[in-house]
Amino acid sequence: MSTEENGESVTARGTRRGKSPATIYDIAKLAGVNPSTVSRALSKPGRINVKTEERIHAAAKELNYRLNPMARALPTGRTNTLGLLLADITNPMFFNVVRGAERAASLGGYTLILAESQESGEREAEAAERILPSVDGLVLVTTRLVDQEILELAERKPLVVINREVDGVDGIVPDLEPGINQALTHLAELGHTRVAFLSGPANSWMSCARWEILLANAPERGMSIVEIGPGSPTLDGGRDTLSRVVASGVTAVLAYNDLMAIGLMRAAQESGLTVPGQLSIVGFDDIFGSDFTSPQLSTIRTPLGLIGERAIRRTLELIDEDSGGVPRGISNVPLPTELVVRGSTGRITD
Amino acid sequence: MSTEENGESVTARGTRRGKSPATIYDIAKLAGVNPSTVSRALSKPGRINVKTEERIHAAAKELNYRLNPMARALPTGRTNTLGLLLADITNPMFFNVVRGAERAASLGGYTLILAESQESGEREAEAAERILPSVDGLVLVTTRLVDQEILELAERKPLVVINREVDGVDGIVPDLEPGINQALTHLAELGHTRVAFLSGPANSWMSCARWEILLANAPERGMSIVEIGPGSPTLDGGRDTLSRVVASGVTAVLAYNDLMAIGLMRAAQESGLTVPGQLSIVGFDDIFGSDFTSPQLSTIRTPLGLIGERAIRRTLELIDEDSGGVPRGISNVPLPTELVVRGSTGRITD
DNA sequence: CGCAGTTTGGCAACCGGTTGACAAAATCGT
DNA sequence: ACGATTTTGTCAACCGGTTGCCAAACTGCG
Repeated sequence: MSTEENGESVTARGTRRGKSPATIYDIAKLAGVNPSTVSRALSKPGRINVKTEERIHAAAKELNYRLNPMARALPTGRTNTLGLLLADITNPMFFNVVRGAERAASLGGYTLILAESQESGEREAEAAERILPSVDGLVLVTTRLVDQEILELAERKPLVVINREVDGVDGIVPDLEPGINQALTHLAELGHTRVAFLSGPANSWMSCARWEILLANAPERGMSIVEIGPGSPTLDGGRDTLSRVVASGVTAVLAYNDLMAIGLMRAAQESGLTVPGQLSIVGFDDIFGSDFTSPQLSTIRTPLGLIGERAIRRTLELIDEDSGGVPRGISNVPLPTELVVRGSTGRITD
Repeated sequence: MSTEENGESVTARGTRRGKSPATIYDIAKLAGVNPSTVSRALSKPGRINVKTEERIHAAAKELNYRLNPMARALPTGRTNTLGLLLADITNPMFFNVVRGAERAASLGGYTLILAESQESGEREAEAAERILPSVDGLVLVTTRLVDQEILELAERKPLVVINREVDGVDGIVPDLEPGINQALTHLAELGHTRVAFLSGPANSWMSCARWEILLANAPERGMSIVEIGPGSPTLDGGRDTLSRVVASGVTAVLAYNDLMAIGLMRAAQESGLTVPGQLSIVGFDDIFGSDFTSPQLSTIRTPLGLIGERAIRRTLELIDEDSGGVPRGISNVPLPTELVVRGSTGRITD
């Protein structure tokens, strides 16, 4: 009619791909209304006459219309995207966190952006900086950032941290007590009186937290407890503690995580020690593969999937509050850890 | 000067967050130039007078300017984001793929969006539809979609599939021959003449491919081979094949993947069979945890990290070509599989 | 039938960049 | 010194939605 029919315009993008996707303007033309009416029909149900709304929906379907998220994000400032920042994608601890997060996000109509810091605080800050502009909120999983950096991020966008507690920032942390107490009781019942804790990285908030609870609860069961570490939270990290474990004279070990537990178990078996005959081992987290070993690993399960889910839900709440929603109290269903008894714990038989 | 100083405008978003981020307009005002000049200075190095460019960069730094990706995406149509669509995040096979992909993407200045289809073709199509508008390209990892759907997606955006071959679509697939031949030779040298293949899901392209290569190469080594399956690619799927494996009279088994191999190994051991004394088992992929078992699993390693990396790089190439770049030949470094001999294979000792 | 009150839909500005066209300024050749 | 050429920066339109404001149309009611 006016300038051009826009049939097969050779303009700009879509160089060799099929026609560029339909816009609300196309719909408007087809339905004979104003673009703004289309926008309202599509995003404000009820604002528009039912009859017109139907017509618009029909046109939209006919043109196979998809809303352009960028175009919406620009004026509204909301991207419907959440960022998940992990220390190390290949650490199995994260698998379930990611899955839980993905579920919660997609349930809420949000998309997940993933970034990895490769265990480096610097790279993490960089990654956060990079994705921050395109997300509505951010979840940090076992972050390597210092409190100050975390606070600064939290000031810019809704932010939730997993496995860490920072004053003034929402943190999702499992309830460590139940699992640890069950483990302690379990070991006590098996007759162990001297146990060790294999601690993780020196700067790990989680490792400290676990150690402190052990420290607070072991004595009342008549058990002595020693810390061995800090160590790298890996198979080798666990393996390397063997000599110190043997030297310490303990009969049972709780490890910072399953990887260390498995590493220690392997080293022990290779050196002729039987598990659990001569040494009982308890892991932490119940990661994928912790039941592959012989004996299968007894471990304190962390509800990682739930944690991921909760973190996202909390982030969504924060976003909501930010845009004027009621600051409804955080859903405080507990996230208890729990002992999973398998084969790596038992009485001393030797 | 003119209308308002825009100092602390209470407008719109940023309800309780600090000042909204600086824009090129702020920079322009500060540097005393036109916004478009700022845009050029920032994205077209050299187009602008060095002196001015410096001034602009200084202003940008002072205001702590971050480019708004949405705003850029709108006119250019490029989001600098890539989508990765997985069947199941918790399948350890994907860990390394994701990591490789993340690396390649962030190296190329791209961000990764993650989506999961939960092993359902329908959910996968839905997820693809959802993220397609916000990505420049898409990578499908062991997709559950049918060829037709894949082609349709490929027509809309640059697309690469992993572990599948579809006519007219770029696929990244490891070179299965080397690993399989090494495994066959290894088993032959150990004296095995009757082997079985535990196949995966009936509709798995990868399972078929593996089976066909086995079929083509076993006879010439004087080995007979039978297929047992199809089965679910899980621990239980492997476990369930035990009776058929025993009944078949084979002395060695190659499984579709490590999970099935481990499941079978466990079932065998529980029923009193020794591995590898009475039954040799070879897995596929070398996933995380495949060395946790006793004996550790011999397996054909797939270079998953490389595959993820390659898939992203290829996607980036496609994007490049689409926007007029030279269709430079796909980098064809092979992705060979390789046998990793551990403890689950040996001579029949019984 | 007339008037207040409510729907309904259009207009236009805006989000924050990008880019083609063009004019002013600087550079060059002779 | 002057016209031709190149460099540099401005103008304005555009990407595809959203939304405040307003007027037209419709409703209800006395």
